[in-house]
Amino acid sequence: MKGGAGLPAHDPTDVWRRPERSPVGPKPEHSRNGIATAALRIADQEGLAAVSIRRVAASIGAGAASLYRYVKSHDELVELMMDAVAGEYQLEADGEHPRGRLLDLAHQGRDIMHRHPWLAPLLLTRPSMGPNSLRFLDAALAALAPVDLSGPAKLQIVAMMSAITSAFVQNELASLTSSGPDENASANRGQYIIDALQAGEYPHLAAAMAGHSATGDADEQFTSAITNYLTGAGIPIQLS
Amino acid sequence: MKGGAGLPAHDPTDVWRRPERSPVGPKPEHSRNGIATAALRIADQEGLAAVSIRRVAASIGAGAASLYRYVKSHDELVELMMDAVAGEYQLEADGEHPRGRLLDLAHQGRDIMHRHPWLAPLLLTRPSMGPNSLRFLDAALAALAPVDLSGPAKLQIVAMMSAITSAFVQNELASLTSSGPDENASANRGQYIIDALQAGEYPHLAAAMAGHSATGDADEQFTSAITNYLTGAGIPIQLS
DNA sequence: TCGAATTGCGATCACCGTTCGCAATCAAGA
DNA sequence: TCTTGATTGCGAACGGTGATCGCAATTCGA
Repeated sequence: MKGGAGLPAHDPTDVWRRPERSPVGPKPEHSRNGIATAALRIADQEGLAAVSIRRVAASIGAGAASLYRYVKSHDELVELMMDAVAGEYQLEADGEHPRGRLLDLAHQGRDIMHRHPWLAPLLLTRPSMGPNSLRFLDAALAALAPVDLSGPAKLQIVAMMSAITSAFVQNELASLTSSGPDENASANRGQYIIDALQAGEYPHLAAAMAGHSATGDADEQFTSAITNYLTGAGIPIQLS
Repeated sequence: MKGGAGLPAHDPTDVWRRPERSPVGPKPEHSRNGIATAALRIADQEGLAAVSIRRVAASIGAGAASLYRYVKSHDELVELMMDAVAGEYQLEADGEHPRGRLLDLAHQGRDIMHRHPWLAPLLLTRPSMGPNSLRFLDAALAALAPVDLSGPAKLQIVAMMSAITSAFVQNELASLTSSGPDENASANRGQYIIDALQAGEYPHLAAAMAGHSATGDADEQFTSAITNYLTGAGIPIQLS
């Protein structure tokens, strides 16, 4: 009935519910995992923008259209990538109290985003719902088990913690890049602000940027940002 | 020496430092502001993806290439849009205490992001540094003036508050869309998760989602999320 | 062995951001 | 007043993108 539409007949629209290979037909020359890995390498080295269908296909020696046998769309490829890196979490639960456990997960998240600089923006933008991501979510909720809060409230807390982590890392990465070797762009970029500050507009901004940044360790800053939030959210140091 | 490269001779690479019109030559038929407004309308109605150079140009009755006389790139157009909506803040400072003032700004931000659903992802992803955005930043710092913290620490707090706001709104918008009239997509989207939950993986996730969402008002939830963070960050109710 | 389903993929479509070159326009200087 | 030179508007084009189509080749179950 249908022409060569792209995907096999078993396509329940959801990547994770779709079997990778059907019992009939020639055996695929590639795999979802291999494709995700190739895409990941490209993203790590050249940024997310370099991850195009054609580029990924070429990097595994396949034709562009062939990728659509494994992946329904470019977005789905990105989903695969996100879940792949979510697999880097170490989720073994030691006997720590909730706050320490969550803090550990947050730090792991920060490390992962440092390894894969393209991740932070994505996490802030779209939810990742693959098996590895769900495993992470479950682990975070497990850490919150002894805390007396409603289920939705706990979900909210985990979501916020992840968001804060992503936002923090994004700031880190942005400032790292702007102090890089690309003098021109970043210099010009801030020129307007400098002018405006000297012109006397934004007095409070000027004052805030004048204060020396005696904050020291970025690690410490991150820890206190997360701790701040958890404290406000009512996560105690010892389990209540 | 140069062909028709695009922009006029006065192009200090920064939109905000570049004069809109030069004293010589024919008077422009459009304006930066008009273009931003047109782009904004398109984004509000059809989403950010619909804001292409060609589309915006057509909507104001101009040729595609003409837009580059006003804007150096698509990214710059987006910058214009972001700063335009940043102008919707009401920044008059009444005599409130820091916490109340910040909370008001956060609520205004949330309202703005509701009016312009494309905004939240952008704010989380790239900083906006136009005059209106800087005015907002300055107002937030003004609210923090009576608080005894270093300048950078205050900047950090404002950045985090904005990030939390954007993340919260993003969650709101995502759940609104998924419970919309588009039954198929959202149903299929969650199907995998439902299956996995019933299969017994992710027990804590299952438990958390089973608890009824007695949280009530989203407004209230938002207030407490922000308040939580501010409390943890050491912003008192009354000025210290 | 045969049929049905699947794979790989070249060609193609409809876009996208961006650049080029040129005619038309306008303000200032001669 | 006329000329000059920078600036505007823009059709055409370039290289790239995601996605679809149709077909030959492959493979497994019946």
